[in-house]
Amino acid sequence: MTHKIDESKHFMQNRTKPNARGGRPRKFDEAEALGKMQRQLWSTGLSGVSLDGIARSAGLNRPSLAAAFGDKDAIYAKAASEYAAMMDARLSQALEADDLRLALKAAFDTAIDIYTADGADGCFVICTAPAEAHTNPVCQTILEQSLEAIDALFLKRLEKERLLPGAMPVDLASLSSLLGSTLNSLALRARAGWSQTKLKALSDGAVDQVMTILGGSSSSRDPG
Amino acid sequence: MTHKIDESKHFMQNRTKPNARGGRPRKFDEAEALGKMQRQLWSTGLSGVSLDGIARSAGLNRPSLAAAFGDKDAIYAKAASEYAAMMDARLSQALEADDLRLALKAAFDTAIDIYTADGADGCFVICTAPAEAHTNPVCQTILEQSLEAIDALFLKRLEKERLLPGAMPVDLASLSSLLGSTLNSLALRARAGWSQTKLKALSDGAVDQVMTILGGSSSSRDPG
DNA sequence: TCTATTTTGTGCGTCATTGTACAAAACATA
DNA sequence: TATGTTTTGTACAATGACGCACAAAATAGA
Repeated sequence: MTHKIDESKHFMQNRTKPNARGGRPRKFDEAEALGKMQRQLWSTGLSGVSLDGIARSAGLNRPSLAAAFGDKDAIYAKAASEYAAMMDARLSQALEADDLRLALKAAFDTAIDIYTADGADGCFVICTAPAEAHTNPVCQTILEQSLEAIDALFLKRLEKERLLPGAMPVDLASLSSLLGSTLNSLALRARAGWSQTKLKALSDGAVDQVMTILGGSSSSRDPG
Repeated sequence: MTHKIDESKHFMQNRTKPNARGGRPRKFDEAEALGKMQRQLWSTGLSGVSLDGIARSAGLNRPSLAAAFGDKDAIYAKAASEYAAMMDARLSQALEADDLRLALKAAFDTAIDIYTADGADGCFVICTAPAEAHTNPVCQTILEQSLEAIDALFLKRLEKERLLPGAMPVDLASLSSLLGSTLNSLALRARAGWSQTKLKALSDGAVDQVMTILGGSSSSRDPG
């Protein structure tokens, strides 16, 4: 819930009124089509594919796509919004574990699974929005909000620890940013082709370091 | 020196032979033109600008640009290569300081200065290459090499500490990745519009955490 | 069956982008 | 001055991307 992007913008509105009263039925499922377009945009970026290409990837022709979803910006905004909500839900769930170390590892494992599924596209937002953030307000907005949301997600989880007995007076905001930065970087490294193994090694290392700072089990000692 | 991209590719070659024997002199300085094109690509990304736009930004017309630098991929490759070499030099120099904390802070401050100069474009590579990494081999290559190079830069510096008396047996590779990830994330956050102040707060926190792990001065305690 | 409504798919016109050809211009050398 | 060489800038052609118009198709309701 923390990073829903504003859907009140002009570019978000649907032009069609499905199931009003009568009319020819659609030959496509809206959610399924959006999913396919999301995958396409995820892989190529916003400027890397034309409306023709997006329409082909979704299995419908351009006029139908325009009528149902609007122009390219609107499609990207919908796809990005859906992605952000999905990530928020998955990460929040993973972070619910009682044991902090397990919670953090679960969150990173979840992210890595998403970043490396179906090829290795990394994070939809982190890997496609920055390039056009200065020329496209949609990209700018989704990037800002996602970066903030990730840090906030970790901070919220870390603050549960502050209530526990024996907690150290550590700068949790700084630690949250460190964890958020690690997640951001995992997205980039996945896009660059890193294996799941390497990505998990990196995130495990980061979790170990953070646990060390939080005053504890020193599994961050040099293995070799 | 660690992340020079391969210039032997076909798309890297110049088509012209300046100053061979005679011929009309150029009206532009090659390095200066490349710098202007680099700024343009940095801001808009590769697909975010046309060859016309690049030519205008460099102050020369499209045929001259094509003759001197090749197509858009070749121009991007040159700009990215030059950027990577510049970053490598600046960061290496900053990391030369004897005191580790000061060296790390200097490196991050240098990066932040670059990331926030002339607008707030973040890192040329981190912010423009990922989007097209899967559709453009040039972007794929420069992204891979830059990510590796940044980690390597930090690792090289950290390993100097291992030689000092009283050094802890910490996993330096993991710490290097943590520092590299922080730098990657700073690039993204700068692109998203974060102020120098916020960026420096984040990097200072990361440095403090790392110094804490390396066994020492605990300035990472919660200020509030 | 008839009407209203909505989607579908083809097709057209326009504009942007790219590559390249060509003549003129500006230089070095003999 | 004459020749060869290289860059410049205009121009043209081919392709791609985009928006929209339009008729046909497919439904609900009267």
